[in-house]
Amino acid sequence: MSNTTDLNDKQIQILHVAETLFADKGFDGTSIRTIAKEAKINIAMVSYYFGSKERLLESLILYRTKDLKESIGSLVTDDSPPLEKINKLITIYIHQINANKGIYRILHFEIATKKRDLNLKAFTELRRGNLKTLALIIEEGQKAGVFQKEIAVDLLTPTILGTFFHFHMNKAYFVDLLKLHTDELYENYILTNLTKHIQQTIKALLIYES
Amino acid sequence: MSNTTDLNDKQIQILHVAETLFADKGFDGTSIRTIAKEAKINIAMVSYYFGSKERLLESLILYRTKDLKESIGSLVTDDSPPLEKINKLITIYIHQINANKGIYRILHFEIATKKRDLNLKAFTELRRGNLKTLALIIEEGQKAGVFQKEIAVDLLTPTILGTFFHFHMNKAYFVDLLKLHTDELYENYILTNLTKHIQQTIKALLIYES
DNA sequence: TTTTAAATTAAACAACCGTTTAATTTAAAC
DNA sequence: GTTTAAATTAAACGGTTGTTTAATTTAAAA
Repeated sequence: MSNTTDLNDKQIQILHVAETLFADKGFDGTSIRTIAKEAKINIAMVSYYFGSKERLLESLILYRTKDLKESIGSLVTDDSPPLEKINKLITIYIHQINANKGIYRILHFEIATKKRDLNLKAFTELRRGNLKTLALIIEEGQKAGVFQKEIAVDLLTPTILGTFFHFHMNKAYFVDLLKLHTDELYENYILTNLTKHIQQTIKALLIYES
Repeated sequence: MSNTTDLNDKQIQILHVAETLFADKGFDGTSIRTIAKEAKINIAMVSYYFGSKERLLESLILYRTKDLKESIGSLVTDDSPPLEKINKLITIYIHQINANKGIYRILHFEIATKKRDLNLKAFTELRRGNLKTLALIIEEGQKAGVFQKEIAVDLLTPTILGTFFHFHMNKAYFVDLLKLHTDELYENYILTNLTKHIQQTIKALLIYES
């Protein structure tokens, strides 16, 4: 019946199964019975441990977003030049989302749907924090004369994350288009080509005189 | 029972209601009974006209994507300079998606989900066609010496559409962040600021020497 | 070892799901 | 006006949904 952080092994096992299923079939497309079967537990255990299906989702989001806090913020104390910081930030973003594909796919849909209004305060705060870090780096680069003066900081994240998400959400299409027919090829493309493309895009945007 | 294009007024009315509901609550989150109630018809009419709920979705996608074909292709015969063509292409993209928010939201999710494998051949062909048009424009710009030599054409669309979709899918977050508290302000921001940002991003990427 | 609490189970609950039925109404064709 | 087809309806179908129950097993505390 835990509602915060005290999750036992069995609860975590359920969360992992639920994560995969929610990511693949959506929340409404996944039944408690399917989760139970996959996790090899009795269907009553979900209600017993989490209270309800929707509370299970909330627990999952909380469980997964807790780990995401750090990483980006650490760039503030980093002492590399601004552009390098930006490249690091992009790399961190991609690695982070790539390593947490499931929950990000779930969040991506849950944020867009009007059906449930989940408490995503923690996630929103994470985003706000990351945005502040980004703004600081941009400002630093501008003061150093490396970056352009007029930059829409609020729209950099949509370009960074949007490019990646669009690629990620349309996996089947790009796998076919770019002939990435194994998981390894696909993963590799993301960590090299796609990452470089996003870094180059942001770099061009930041230092190009228009 | 129509399966191609012969839709009567009542069928179209049903499709419009279904589009809004599917976009808001997802396909699995919307019941035939809800559609029927909203459209003020008997629940049996959906099966009567479309055969099944899934076929209703297919009809909706077909009905909506039919109109999308033209627009982009017309740029091939356009005689403005390459960069202007790119800007036009971006404007067309944004207007098109913005005017068809519902179906794009549905497609965005349906493409990502593993639950149903709908026949999205028509949509894939549309994308392939648009990509070819884009490649032609880039090539033209390169030959004219306006664009850089090394450009990952396949990744331009993820940046253009990804930026817009990310903004669009996270509406609540950006409405709050950018204080766009009326629909008019929001729409206006998309058609001016966001459009300009995407155009500037692509421009920088295309002509910036790295 | 006995007591007490936690974990697990099968079964049942009512509500809802997509779909089909058979009867009735409406409109078109003759 | 009669015939015929299309549209519409209420009701029922079997199946699935999330959740709760009460009984049983397992494990921890005494």
